[in-house]
Amino acid sequence: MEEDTGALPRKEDFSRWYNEILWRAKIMDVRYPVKGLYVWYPYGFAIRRRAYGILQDLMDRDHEETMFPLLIPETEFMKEATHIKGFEDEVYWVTRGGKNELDVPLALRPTSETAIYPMYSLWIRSHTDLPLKLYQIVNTFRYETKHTRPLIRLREITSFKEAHTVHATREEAAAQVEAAVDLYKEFYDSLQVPVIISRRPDWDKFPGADYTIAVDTIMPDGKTLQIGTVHMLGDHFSRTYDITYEDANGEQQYAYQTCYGISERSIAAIISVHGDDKGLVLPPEVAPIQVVIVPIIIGKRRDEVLSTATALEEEFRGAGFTVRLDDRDMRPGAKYYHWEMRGVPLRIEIGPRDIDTNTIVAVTRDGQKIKLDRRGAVEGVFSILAEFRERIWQAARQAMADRIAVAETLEETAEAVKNGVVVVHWCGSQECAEKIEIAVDASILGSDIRSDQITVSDGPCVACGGKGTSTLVARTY
RNA sequence: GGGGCAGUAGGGUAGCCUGGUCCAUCCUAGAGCGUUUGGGACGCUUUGACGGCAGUUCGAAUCUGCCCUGCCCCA
Repeated sequence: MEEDTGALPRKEDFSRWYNEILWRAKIMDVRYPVKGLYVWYPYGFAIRRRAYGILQDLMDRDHEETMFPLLIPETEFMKEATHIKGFEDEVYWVTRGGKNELDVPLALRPTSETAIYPMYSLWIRSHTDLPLKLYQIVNTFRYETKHTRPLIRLREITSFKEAHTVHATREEAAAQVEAAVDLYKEFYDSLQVPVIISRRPDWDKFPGADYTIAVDTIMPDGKTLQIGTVHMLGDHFSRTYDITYEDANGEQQYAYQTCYGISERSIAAIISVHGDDKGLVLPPEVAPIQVVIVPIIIGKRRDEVLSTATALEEEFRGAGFTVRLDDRDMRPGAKYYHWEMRGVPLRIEIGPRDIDTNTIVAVTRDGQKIKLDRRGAVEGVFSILAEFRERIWQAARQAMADRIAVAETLEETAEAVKNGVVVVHWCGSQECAEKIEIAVDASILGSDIRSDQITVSDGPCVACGGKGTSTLVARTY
């Protein structure tokens, strides 16, 4: 079947919809013959590039970009006990070089703490070296045993943006955690992806961290997708890797650290949050093509239409839009479906009728049809796209609001969690968490909720009736 | 982690149990030519596959074993 013909599965049938849209919108080819590894089509990669460009611009405000090696010697990898425990079951090992067994096996990084921190130990001497804030965008490998899923659960994460910061004091590190949370919020705001931020329960925090703050969004099937995490590492790693600095009084001190990451799950979120039954819907900021011009070619006026369309294309390009003139030999309707599948925010139609009346027809991806005067059309498109952007933001926020419920009892929670995220009061004990998770067949996501779509409060724990506070319960990816 | 189902051309399928009659078939697929173009055009010509490795056999898409990959359900 050609990639963009025929109907997509309905979005309510989310699993099938997601699998099909990936290749029909030319995002990922899942046919690579290794489990859990997928190939970016150029179009999908162009979306990735734009989204990560936004992320890098945010990071570059006060981080520097770096690049560390993929291979980590076992001797370094095995130093931090808690960290090892969290990752050792899913590490790929390189044990041979050519025909020789390696003396020291090399891990393919599942994350880069143990690659970066030995170097930090060498780099950091003085309090004037701090704070140090670096990030890199790299691939990482995890031998996932659960069901793999493109962009969501991968054995090779191709686009892991990980930041690693070092600070003189615990307070500064804690402040950096907050700054990173704000930064991630800003990133997802700019993708029009609404998020819920919360602190993960202790048993679910990053291996080796004091605490973890996570950014989640809600998928169309009501399950949550973790699309960013920020970890307070305290001085665990600095004590293991001997990251010390000489303070102003000439004394050696252990440093405090944070790390935080975002992966291509951010792209899965864009696709899933905005997409509809016709295909992708891309925010203008990440759309590889923002404006597509479809000329309506009628036999004898062919040259006239094409030259007008070409002139229009130049005007849009001159105004800074990424624009494509689709002059392929196809029926116009077929082109409409093609570009709708790919999520192009705005389509311009220009034909003999428009030339005669000196107008053009603009249609937004969410179906608003606007007739514009040919003169000044390009300027008009700025506000059309701004309004489009606002509409998909509001639609996404509404979809999230519809997936959030408040419950007072386990029975209510069990029912409501089928639809999405449930806010309940929980006392914070692991015993009660287990009771809740078993009773409602879902997970405790986190507490200390930050979301302008959720009101938090204190109240009796749904499991034991003791003093509790608002906590998120959800089915998760 | 446990269980089940499946893999045939770019996509969708038949054939498999009962090995040969198979030059499979369909398409919104590709290539080419022509006519077309305001919401998925049409005609003609043509291209292309049995997931991999081994085994059984005169002969394997079909039977056997192992592997790889995908999907669904349960933990």
